Amino acid sequence: MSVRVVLVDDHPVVRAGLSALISGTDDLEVVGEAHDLATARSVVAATRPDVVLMDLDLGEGPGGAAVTAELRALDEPPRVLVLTTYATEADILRALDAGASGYLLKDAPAPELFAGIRATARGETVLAPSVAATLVRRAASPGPVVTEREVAVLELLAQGLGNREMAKELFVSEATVKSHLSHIYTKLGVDTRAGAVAAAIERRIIRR
Amino acid sequence: MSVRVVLVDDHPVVRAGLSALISGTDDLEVVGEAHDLATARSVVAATRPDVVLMDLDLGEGPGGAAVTAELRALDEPPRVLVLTTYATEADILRALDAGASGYLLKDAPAPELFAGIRATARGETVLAPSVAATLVRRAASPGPVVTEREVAVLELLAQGLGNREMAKELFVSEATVKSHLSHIYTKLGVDTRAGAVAAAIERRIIRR
DNA sequence: CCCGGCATCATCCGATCGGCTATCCGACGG
DNA sequence: CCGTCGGATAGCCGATCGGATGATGCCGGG
Repeated sequence: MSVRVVLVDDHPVVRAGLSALISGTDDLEVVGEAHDLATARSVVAATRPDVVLMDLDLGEGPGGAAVTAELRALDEPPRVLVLTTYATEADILRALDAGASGYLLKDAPAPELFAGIRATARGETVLAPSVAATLVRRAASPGPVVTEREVAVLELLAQGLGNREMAKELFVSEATVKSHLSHIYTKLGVDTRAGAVAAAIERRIIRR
Repeated sequence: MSVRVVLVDDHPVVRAGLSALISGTDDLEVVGEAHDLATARSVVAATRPDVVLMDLDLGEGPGGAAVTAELRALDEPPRVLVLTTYATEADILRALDAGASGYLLKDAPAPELFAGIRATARGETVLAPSVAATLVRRAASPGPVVTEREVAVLELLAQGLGNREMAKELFVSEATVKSHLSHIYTKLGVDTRAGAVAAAIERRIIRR
């Protein structure tokens, strides 16, 4: 009774690698692969896997978090184990919020990956050490944490948008954007837009 | 007489994937793997491969470009084919400057990858279409490169300094700072300070 | 020898930003 | 039921920015 796994990753090389690694075990089995949302939907529906290994960066189209959310909305949803390269606070929160059961990094050694898949199949939550650290830091610090909305502002800010443009993009008024910015400055300990972008990238709140 | 290949990538998954893919051919052969500079050095010395498949982002420590440069400095250097995820202009230039014979992206289909390895072994130069396009675009335009002074401004800018403060720091007038900023905006294709910081970090003009 | 790129500086002015104060609302928890 | 928090909104005002325009001096390549 092996654990049935579906791979979702836009890189053929990575899918082949995971396939090769997993085929070397006797209790894990790859039953399907997908490179985008549409394919993932149909493959999961057809194969009903125990665990979906999900990359967050799928190139064009919806990202892994969106795919995760959609898969988790199914009747008997598969457990989703995120396996990706980056781990900004925003990435992690978005993925877990979408219903992922775990979050591992691609530089994990194979045995750890296997253990993670098995644990996920059993319903446990697995987190890479650095991801756990990020979550702990976030939980432990009584300190200021940027809110979801503020992250959105930061992402637009990094694209060089002005307040008016951000407001339009976020469907709020310019006053609201300024309010968010003020909070961001306080929380990041800066007092300019440029400084906020640098600090946000530094702390991996956003990525480039 | 098969082509002997060494893999350099910090992700076990990717190495396994490439290994699996390459073992499916009858004229290519993986003779070694490495995940960092030190390992790459000894593995290449021991196996003397025809081609090294090089990832640029090796996590901690020296990047793939540095490893490439070091390998190319050997007596009978192997040809190096870069195989990576991202392809910013800076990445490409650094890699080619370090002596890489080609630059492919990880989302390339397997047959293309195999063809690239064979071509590299023959001494040809292989470039992914998007990489070629980037180089062409650059060659076509007498490309703007940020000057030393402009980099200095960018670094201060990323610290959130205002024009007056930058001027004081650089021992120039505020007008000069503004002049530099204007040039920076033009060269980076942005029109705000925040955008300039993001673009500069993205292109690795400044480091965080 | 002249041109172009780089660095420097100046002035002007409209647009934008940043800081401040204040209000309102829904959600969550004590 | 009340306090707190995230989020949205408003107005005000001085400081700053961004763009336009123009000028000077130096240096290196054609």
